[in-house]
Amino acid sequence: MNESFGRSQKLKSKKLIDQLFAEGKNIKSYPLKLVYIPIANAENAELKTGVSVPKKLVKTAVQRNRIKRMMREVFRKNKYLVSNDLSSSYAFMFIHISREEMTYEKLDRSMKKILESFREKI
RNA sequence: UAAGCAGGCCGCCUUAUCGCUCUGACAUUUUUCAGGGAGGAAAGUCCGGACACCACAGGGCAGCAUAGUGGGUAACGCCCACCGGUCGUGAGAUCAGGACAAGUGCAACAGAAAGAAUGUACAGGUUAAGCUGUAGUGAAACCAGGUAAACUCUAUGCGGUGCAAUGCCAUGUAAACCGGCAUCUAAGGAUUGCUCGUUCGUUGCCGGAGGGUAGGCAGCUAAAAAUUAGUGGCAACGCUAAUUUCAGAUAAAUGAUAAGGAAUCCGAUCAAUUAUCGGAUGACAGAAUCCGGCUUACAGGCCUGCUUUUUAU
Repeated sequence: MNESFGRSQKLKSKKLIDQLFAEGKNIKSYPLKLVYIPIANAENAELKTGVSVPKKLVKTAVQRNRIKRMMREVFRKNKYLVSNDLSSSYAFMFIHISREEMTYEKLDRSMKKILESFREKI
């Protein structure tokens, strides 16, 4: 099982991100929220994923960095839930919607829930 | 030993598995291997530079900063030494520490009065007069009074914008740029606070080429570099030699999990030091062009020098 999370799988394009926030659909499972959108003309079926922590909720850069790292780690461990039987490309953005830093277990549970419900929708 | 003063340092460690980023090698698609990968403040963005672009024809005014003397430095509002004031028994701490003999302003309480004002009492004195002296209030009463983190003056320095600077490539095309021709003579633009002065000038056509867009590359990390030794200097710091190469991301790389060890605290066992067992804790905080400082935040720990009073040796 491929658990890597390299550059090609990350969400980099600013245009795509703007479009994502403008038109994307939500799935919520506290303390995480997923915004996603299908990518129109992609060659391979793949996921472009980013993580985000609002500055309003978490003040210091150290805490934001740590939360983002944990979110990436949790996604990396669980992405097999959706990536194996993917028909087209999607852009993902995970947003941390809590004021406090969560434990690894909580984030893990929340991530699994989100990915399963995403799988049911498509 | 106690209380205290000054300065410096560290900022948990090791291993395994999975993963991120940069560089190099094989390869040139994937994969694999080797090596590097946050801080003392990376922070606040408060000073000073390097570097880049814009403007350069200069003068005047305004504005801002600094303020004992000497030194250090690329430079500074930083640092060091000395002198002086204030505080402390002391080690030491602290000070915008130039000028009130240019002008203007301000001064609680007391006092007649804090500056064109002369009251009261006594003495002197006169044609006359606060004209002279003393008393009284106050820190200060004509004395070249005090006060400049009061205006001000003096001396010195200061062009502006900042790596989202700037250059190149790609995409791509309208209003902005340059040259030529015709036309117009007034508004306006530039000179990056203002002004004098200087300078450019409107519209149409043709040609060249440029502007905007965080897409990519360069700028981008080898330097006022670090370590060690010697040497000059009271010191800040300089010089010489040897060795080393030590982050370069861009929705933004250093993480996650597990095990073990060290430190501190709490509880239990023990008469007690020690020891054993169990549990908890690890701060402030994340490079974004790069340096030198300043300021602010910081769990816990270590080291060095010195002071004071008493005790012990």
